Amino acid sequence: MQAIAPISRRPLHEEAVDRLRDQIVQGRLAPGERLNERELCQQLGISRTPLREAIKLLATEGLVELLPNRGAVVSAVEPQRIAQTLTVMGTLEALAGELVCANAGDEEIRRIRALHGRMVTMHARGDLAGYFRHNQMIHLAIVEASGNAVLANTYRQLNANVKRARYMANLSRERWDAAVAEHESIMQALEKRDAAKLKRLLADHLAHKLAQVLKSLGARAAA
Amino acid sequence: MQAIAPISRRPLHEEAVDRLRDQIVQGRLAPGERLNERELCQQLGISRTPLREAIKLLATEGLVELLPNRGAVVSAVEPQRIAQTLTVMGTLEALAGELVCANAGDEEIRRIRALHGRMVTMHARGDLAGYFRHNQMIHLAIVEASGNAVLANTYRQLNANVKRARYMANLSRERWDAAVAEHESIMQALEKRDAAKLKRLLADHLAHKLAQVLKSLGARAAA
DNA sequence: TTTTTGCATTCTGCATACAAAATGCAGCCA
DNA sequence: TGGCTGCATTTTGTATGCAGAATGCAAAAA
Repeated sequence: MQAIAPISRRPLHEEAVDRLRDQIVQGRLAPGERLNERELCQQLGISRTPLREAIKLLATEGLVELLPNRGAVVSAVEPQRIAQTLTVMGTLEALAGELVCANAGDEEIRRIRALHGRMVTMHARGDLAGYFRHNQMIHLAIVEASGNAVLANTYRQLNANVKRARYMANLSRERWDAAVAEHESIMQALEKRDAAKLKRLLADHLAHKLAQVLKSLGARAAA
Repeated sequence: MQAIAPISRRPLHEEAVDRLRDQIVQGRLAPGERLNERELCQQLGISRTPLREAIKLLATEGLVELLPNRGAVVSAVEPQRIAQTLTVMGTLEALAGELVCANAGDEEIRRIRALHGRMVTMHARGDLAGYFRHNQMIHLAIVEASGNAVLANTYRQLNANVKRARYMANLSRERWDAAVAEHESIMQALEKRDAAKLKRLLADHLAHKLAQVLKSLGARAAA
């Protein structure tokens, strides 16, 4: 018997989470804006029950804040929080780097190299949006190649918050060039499976990203 | 005018999350067990709406698994997942250790020392439950003293999953003694604010914990 | 004119009702 | 006897209804 793809319908609350998250990350739902249930229900074409479930999930991701008896608002992008998040992500990526060197197959590393190549093309073209997209994919690919699913999940969750800041922060040409150069070093360490070097490079890369975002958001913050 | 404490009622779904989480962590809701909505509604004395919101949140914590159209089951305690989680927690605690040395006030460190003292007492008494409780408090206090709220949150979330395994895994006398000794070293490095040493000690401590839990659960796992 | 107070409206929080999917069992057929 | 099929029951997924809290406005009081 031939295996055929099973029919699958996603639960509405999942769909709603994804849609709302995109809206928030892209800034179409701005920080501080209230989430009016009636309105969103109409826009998404669903009822309040799955919508409310979705909002609760976004609250755990930190994208919205729940005000008792007053609904939910899109959470503010606080530079300090972004800084703290990037600090954690830096540590996680450094760990991922070590694990990748130890566990990842050559095939996976080749896939990452291919992504890197495309990202470099975007950079050469001056395609910022395409660059961001591939940059994201590379970092996600690294944490996924670590073979540690918990690590990958945790990273993804933290990432949603930071993405918003990336949308808001503007990238200087110098920083952009430097970031691409850093990525090239990262790729080389990855292909040599030089765990110690890779770990350091990834931690530094995230630290630079942190500095850039904070500078662009015009604020200093600890941790 | 004198400020008085505001009247506050917790939302039902929050209460439900806490209650269910406790039940799962303590094993009263066993891995693999189905969460029957009708039943749980009766037990908690609430309706399905807040209960379902709670279940969705527990799913993001990884304590339950959602089966489309078939409800939710308490997720299995897979040694590999525990291993992966402890690996991440080890890295996070190491980071926390560094930050604590840099940022924490003397008062906070004294508080942790006090907790440590009580934990040693529990150990001397052979009070395993009390030991676990204080052990938990110490580790949480360290990540909280880091001043990085995102780090603390992430750590807490991962912790819920591991707590279950700790309940199931039994601790040998030797490992128990060793763990207390490690804690003493940790305290000393903390009080000296020796970041590098503290970082290493915490990472090692979690690695040992990992080895112990895995051994006790009778399994090997990577990452 | 400014502040306060009461009321109408709107919104959220929770409960319940309805629809669709899954489960279990009995009967039927091989 | 063994397995499949169809129906009744149970359970989940979604929508809707109801009560209470918050908000805004207007009228009254200072």
